[in-house]
Order: sequence, then structure tokens, then C-alpha cells
Amino acid sequence: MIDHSLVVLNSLSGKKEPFRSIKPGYVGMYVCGPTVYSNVHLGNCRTFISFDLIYRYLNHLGYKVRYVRNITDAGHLENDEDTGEDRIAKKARIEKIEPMEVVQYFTVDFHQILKKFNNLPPGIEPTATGHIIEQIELIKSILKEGLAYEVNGSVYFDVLKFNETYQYGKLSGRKIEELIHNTRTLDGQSDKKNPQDFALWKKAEPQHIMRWPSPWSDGFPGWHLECTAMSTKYLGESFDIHGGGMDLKFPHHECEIAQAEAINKKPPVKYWLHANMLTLNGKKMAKSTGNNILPMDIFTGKNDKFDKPYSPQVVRFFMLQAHYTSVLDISQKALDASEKGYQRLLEAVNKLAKHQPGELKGNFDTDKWLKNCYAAMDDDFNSPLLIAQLFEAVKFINLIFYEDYPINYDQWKILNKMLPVFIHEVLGIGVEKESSSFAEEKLNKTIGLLIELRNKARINKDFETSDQIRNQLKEYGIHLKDGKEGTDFTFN
RNA sequence: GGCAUCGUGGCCGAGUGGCUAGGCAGAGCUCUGCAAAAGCUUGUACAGCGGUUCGAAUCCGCUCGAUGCCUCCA
Repeated sequence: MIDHSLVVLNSLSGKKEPFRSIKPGYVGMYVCGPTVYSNVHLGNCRTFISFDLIYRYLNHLGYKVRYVRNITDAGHLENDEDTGEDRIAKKARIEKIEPMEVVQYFTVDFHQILKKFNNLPPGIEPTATGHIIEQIELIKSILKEGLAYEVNGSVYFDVLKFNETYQYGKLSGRKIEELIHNTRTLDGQSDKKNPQDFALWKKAEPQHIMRWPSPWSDGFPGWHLECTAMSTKYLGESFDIHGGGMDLKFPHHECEIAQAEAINKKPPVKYWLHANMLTLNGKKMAKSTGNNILPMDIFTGKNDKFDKPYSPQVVRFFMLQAHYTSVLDISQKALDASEKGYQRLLEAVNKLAKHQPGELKGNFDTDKWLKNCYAAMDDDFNSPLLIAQLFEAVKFINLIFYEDYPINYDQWKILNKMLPVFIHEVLGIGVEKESSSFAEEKLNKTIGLLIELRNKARINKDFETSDQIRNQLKEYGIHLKDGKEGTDFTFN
């Protein structure tokens, strides 16, 4: 394992802490996955890309990471009232299809989108409905501890009682008195003793198709419970990293802590990591206001926010140019800037691979560069800082075509090895295109022929012909570049 | 209203007490038949007002603004 001093911002303490895994060499990481009742939205993608970066870097450092990310396919209500409808059941009702058809459709969509973003799949991707038995067992344990109560077939977690022994609100910095003070009194419709109590088990209405038998009623588990059940099952009573979006801090993660502590009497998670929000044109993304965009609509360009498409790789690069704990704003201008930078970075990598130096001269300080790259990532996965370092290398690489060869063989060897490692392996961008298709090969040959014809025309000073070829190709999105070593082209 | 995070040059975005962020855009130059690409040069930015300090974008206070969550309203 590489010698390093990784620090992470732990939401629990609000401070950066040295990262020491519970079991040396191994990391258990749980990230709250999506509720599959609609297309995954771009803000969600940012969260998952952030934790993909973290997963990749931990792997790169040599940790054996068990990465668990759930699929919420039941139990996530629209609100915490008794009238709150299950999001998936509601979608199924509106679309007049089975809830599990909703689940299947949007799970597939979710996987497709994340794959386009080049996210690595988690090691385990459990579903809430696949762990009903485990959840029922947890409820029994919490009841046994006297920290939950049953009313009319539903079971609720007793937050006030829990708070007598433990501390509810320590993750989100909320005090129980403030929670009580700030919660409006219920209108008598609720079975809950106190408004801040949350459901562990809900009795299903007769028409509710998503129902399972339990000691209390035919019903379904509460949303917060699934994560506790699945993280405990696959990662143990205490594990290293729990991640999720900032908006899940309260109440979801707070409730997870309460449930786990109620049963195991110890904190379930060593490091809580939260990814920040993504805004669109300076405002929060919300379907209700129309300030919203789906990933696929960015890739295809068919949307009313941007006037051109951006590839998943560019969007990913754009996101990694900001720290995962900062609010990030997406806009046309910002994406354009990232697209150009992304191309420049990748072209430099290709250039470097093609031009192995022979001379011994060179003044690129690879030791310092490597140190800076690792220092960036070791500082709470600071990808923007890493990218800045990568561009330092790009500068040197582009100097290859000038008089002084800036990199000697040893430096080239390190750079040529490590630059792709950081770009492809750690950041997960610039992935190789799938093997070029038959048609693509033919196209490349055709362009090669045109370049040849154009260069002949140039030698003959027939600039009318040469410009015609270049301009026409440009219209087709093929850009010719006359370098010192012949003409190259890029697609746009 | 409560809790929390944040407010950096034309745009995006790093940076927590003194030391270069970086990308994109703009300007000038080099290269080029002309472009493009690339290189060189070029920006005394840190919401506002006070305070602490030898020294603050960085710490403290207040004001204004943004975002998230909890409420409220709808």
C-alpha cells in the first residue's frame, strides 16, 4: 500500500480527520442509493460520481473496499404524515402499472445513466424489498430495548426516549428541544406519540399492494430502516464510511444512527461523508419550478437549458472540477469551459504516449508533481486540485514540439504511466472508446485520404482546394490541425 | 422563523493567517499560405461594514445575499 496520509471531512465532527480504517487494509463503505420512482436526476448523479471518485481512490491506494449501495424500492413516503403515500406506489397508480414495474424500469435507467458516467458498480446493491425479514428483526430488537412502540399495527421509533440515553441530532447539529419546538403539533390524525418519532413499520391500507406480513400488521418498513438493515448485514455493526447527499443528513442519516445505536449501543459509522448539491443556473433543481434537467437530455442536447449536447465524460469532468463538499452550479458557460479543458487534457495524454524522448535533457520535476497529485487527493479527495496538477503536466507535454525537449526519458516514463492512472483510474474520465466499429475505421481512412489530398494541394499552393477540404470537414464536425509532424484531426 | 453551509477576478472553481491554484473567455505576440492547435506575455479577485493581528480571502462580530434541511404558506 502506498504511504499516504488521507484526511476526510467527517460530517459527524465537522472536521477533517485522518482516515484510519477499522480493519487495516479494508474499507466498508455504504452509500444511500436512489428511490427508483423516476429518472435519476443530475443532482443524484453528482452524489454518486462523488462517491465513485472516493471508491476509486481508496481502491487505488490499495484498500480492499466493500462498497454497498442500496436501491430503495419500497417504504420511501412522500412525507412523514400518516397520509403520505409511498412514492413508488403513487407512480404505479398514476401510470396504471405494477409497483415492481416502476422499480424495474427506473432501476435499469439508473444503471444505464451511471454507466455512461463511467461509475464503477458497487460490490453489493441490495434492495429494501429483498431485506424485509432483516428489517422486521431490527424492529423486534428496538422494541425489546423499549425504544419503539406499536400503535394500530404500525411501529414507531421513540425519539424522546432514545434521547434520554443517547443523543439524537448529533450528526445534523440539531438539539432535541429545538426539534420539538420547531415541529408543528399534529392535527390528531397521527398515531405517533411525538411528531419527531419516525416509522419503523407502517400498516398498509387495504388497497396497498406493497405489503408484507409482520408480527404487527401486513405492511411495509419505514424508509430509514432499510439502510440500517442492509449496511449492518453486509458491513457489520460498525463500518468505515457512510455516504449520501447532503439533503439526507436530516432526518434520514440521523434516524439511521438512532436505529443502529438503539440495537448495538455503539455508533454504526466512523466517517460520515456528505456530497453537496448541484444547482442549475444558480438555482436549485426542482421539477416543480421547471429548473430541472435529466442526464439523458444533456447527452442528447434535447433540452431547453443548453443549446448543444455534452458528453457524459465532459459532465463528469465538470463535476470533478469542483470539490464534492461544495455546492456546484451547472450552466452552459461552465460546461463549455470544461469541455475545452477536457479535450486539451486528453489530447495531451495521447501526445505524450506517442512521443517518447531520446535525449537526456529535461526539467520536469516528477517527484514533486507526484507528491502534489497525491497530496491533493489525500486532502479529502480534492479532485479540482488534482486536475490543476494534471494541467501543470499538460503544459510540459505541449512543450514537446518546441526546441527544448522539456522531459527526459525517465520523467517521460513516470508521466506516461501516472498521468493515465490519475485520469482514467482515479478520476474515471477519458475512458477508451469501445473498439472502433467497421464504419469508424472506414471513416478514419477516408479522412486520411482527404488530408493527403489537401496536403498535396497545399504543396502546389492550391489553397482554394485545401481550404475547401478543411472548411467542409469542419462543417461535418471534423477539425484538422496542421502540426509540425503532419496533420491531425479531432471530432467535435 | 430554526439549524447548517456558502458568497473569490468576465464565467466556473481551488485555497483556512504571510508563499503560483487551475480551466474557459478576453488582449498582444510567435508559429502557419491563411486558420485551428500549441507556446510566450497579460488580470494588485476574494459580498459589505467593523474588529483581532506585525500581517486576513483565510479568525471574530454584524449586515446583505444564495443554497440545503426542518417548519410555515400554498
